Amino acid sequence: MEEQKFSPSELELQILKVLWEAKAAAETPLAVRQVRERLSATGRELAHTSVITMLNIMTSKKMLRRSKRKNAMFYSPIVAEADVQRHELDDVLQRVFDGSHTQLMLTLLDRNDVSPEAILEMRKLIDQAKRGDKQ
Amino acid sequence: MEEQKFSPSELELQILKVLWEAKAAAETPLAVRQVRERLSATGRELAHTSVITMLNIMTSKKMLRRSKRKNAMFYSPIVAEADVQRHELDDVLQRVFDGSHTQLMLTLLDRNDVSPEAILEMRKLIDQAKRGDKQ
DNA sequence: CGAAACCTTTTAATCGTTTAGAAGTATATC
DNA sequence: GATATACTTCTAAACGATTAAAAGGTTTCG
Repeated sequence: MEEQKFSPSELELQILKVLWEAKAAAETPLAVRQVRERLSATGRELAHTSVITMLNIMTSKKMLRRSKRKNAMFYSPIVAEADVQRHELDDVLQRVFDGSHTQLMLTLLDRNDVSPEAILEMRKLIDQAKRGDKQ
Repeated sequence: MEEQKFSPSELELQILKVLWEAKAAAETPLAVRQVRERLSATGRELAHTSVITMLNIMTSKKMLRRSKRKNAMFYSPIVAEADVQRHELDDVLQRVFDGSHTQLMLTLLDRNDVSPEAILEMRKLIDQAKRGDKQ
């Protein structure tokens, strides 16, 4: 049990989000206590030991890096948010849409909550893609 | 345990795909034997009883309709493929992309396997969405 | 120092998904 | 009618994800 870094379970994803945000704010690594508090802030109430268990499991799966500061353990993410997003989207694309980008796209647009601004933004993205821009 | 028709597990989705295809070819309902053969054709080898178990579970979850023909049971899908696609995409959109349509879109385009044809097709879809067309 | 606070590892229970054997019932066949 | 065939229900094992209690080690501080 040592690979596939990009398929976090639901709780694992929530924990990764906490750590990604912390990292963006240059606060990583985080202590268990901090992770627990931030999960709690998103509505996920867990016992301290449950958080530890998850963090250690994620560490053994190579999603996180674990380090010792004083007597406590600290954790920071190894996998990048963009990689997980790419992997998850790809998963849905294959599993649910049989690899059809346009069918996925169509389903995305066929919603009543896509704002006109978002649509304009998407169009811009499309045009860039057409030109072959890759930042 | 009686609701949420739109979150099939992995195996449930594979079975739904078999039944959706059969339905498109006006072959539904299917017998267990047929479902089993078609799953096998996609690489999923299961014992006959395993298929029965899954089909019955899916029936109790209201994903399928079960009927009796002679002495055997036949199954057909209740949930529509488009509904599952919508639900699954929505799930990823919220869980992974925090509801950002454009971020999802960007990730979709930022792949090396999106053909120019698909991009043109997407652009067409966007333009239609902008005009507010809903078929 | 000894108690309180804080942190960890170990162990395990629970739950959903997947898998299938055992046993039972009906149908077909010799 | 007995046997093979086909199909079902019942029961449960195995596995991953989640949850947390129990037990034990450090640090802090009055």
